[in-house]
Amino acid sequence: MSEEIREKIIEAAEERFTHYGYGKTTMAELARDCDMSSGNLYRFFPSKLDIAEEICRRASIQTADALTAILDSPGRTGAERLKDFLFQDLRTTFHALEKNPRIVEMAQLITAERPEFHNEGLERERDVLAGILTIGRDAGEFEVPDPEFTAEMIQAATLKFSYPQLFSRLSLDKLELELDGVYQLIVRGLAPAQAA
Amino acid sequence: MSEEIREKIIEAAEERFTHYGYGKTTMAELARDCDMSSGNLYRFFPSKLDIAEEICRRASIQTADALTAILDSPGRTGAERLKDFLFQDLRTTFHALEKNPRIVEMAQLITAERPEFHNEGLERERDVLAGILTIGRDAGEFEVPDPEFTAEMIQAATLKFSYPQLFSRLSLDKLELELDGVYQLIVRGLAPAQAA
DNA sequence: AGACTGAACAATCAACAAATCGTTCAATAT
DNA sequence: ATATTGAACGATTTGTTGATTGTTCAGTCT
Repeated sequence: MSEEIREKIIEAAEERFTHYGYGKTTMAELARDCDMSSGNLYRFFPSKLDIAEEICRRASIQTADALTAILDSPGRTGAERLKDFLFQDLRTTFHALEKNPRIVEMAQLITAERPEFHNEGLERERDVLAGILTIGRDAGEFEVPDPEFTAEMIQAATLKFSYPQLFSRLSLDKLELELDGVYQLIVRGLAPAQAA
Repeated sequence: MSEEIREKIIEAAEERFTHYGYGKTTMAELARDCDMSSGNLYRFFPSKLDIAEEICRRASIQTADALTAILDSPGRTGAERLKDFLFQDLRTTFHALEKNPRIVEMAQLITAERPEFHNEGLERERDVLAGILTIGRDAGEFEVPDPEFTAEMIQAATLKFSYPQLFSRLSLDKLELELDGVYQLIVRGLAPAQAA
């Protein structure tokens, strides 16, 4: 089936991209891995970059899925969930980029050539974030008229921690210290204003 | 006097760097502009990059000085000053980078080669920011135990707007809209907690 | 002595050639 | 018909050479 072949291509590409890097792997190699000709690859993906984009998309979806668990965890306040979200996101991407520098190469390439892709990933996470805000609002903990908008602002304010190694050269420890400060600033701003 | 010659070199370099770019100007050209030999330049600056760094440092100081005026403007609340600070900073750097793309080249080079330089500039602005927070605290408007620390957190939260064209591809309008949202998030968090 | 030069050196850049690679598509196989 | 191939093509990369440039320093000038 066509879908299985796509899967096989993705697997081969993921192996080579993370091991040797995007630039060093050729379409001919991927084709050989999948026992086909290089030209045939183009029946499954429009270009080499689209293969990389699909790999990154899956990683992004996986990250967002893992974050979704925060919505369902029982007995946590909105503030705690927000903190979980921010720190889990930071740690996940930090370790991913630290473990394999090849991913940085791919991330930079795709955000340069496919500006929409980055927004797509942000939107996925923003939905979870808006869900957390809504939970907090329903519990009377947050005063958030427009969760989607506020989620977007929180993302803007935490840009520095979304691609840690791209926007700064700080260690994870220092980043966590800063993120905690920013988190506290934000969470205080979400609290309801006192009654007049 | 030695200081005047340094000045002359800076002027010549500023002219050529902004007009033709850092990469396209040679030390020999700068020397000719100053009626000296290329070797003699090294009695005044350790390297070509240090000349660029000094030019950028002066621009940074000028920006910070302009921001300092916000501290002295009478009849403004702390929140208004904070907003002035953030928006003035965004607009100044946005227009500077937009007017002359050569500056982007220099900024990228220096932040890559001289990581400490960026911190130096942040620190200059942070002092003004901490001053604003202190004003707000003294007026009972903000609850800020440690203005220097909170200033650092605000800088982390507004990184996206400090080098607009480097961290995103958004128009000034869209950036201002986002900055306003982030500002409101922050300023609500600075308000004193209600009495128990 | 200190200020300054300009030839010398190493590092970087520019330009060109060759090779490689992504992509297409007419031809072939199923 | 549909799936697949692999040669062909243009674009990109690599490799190489020569020129240019940043930097140093022995020597000159004041």
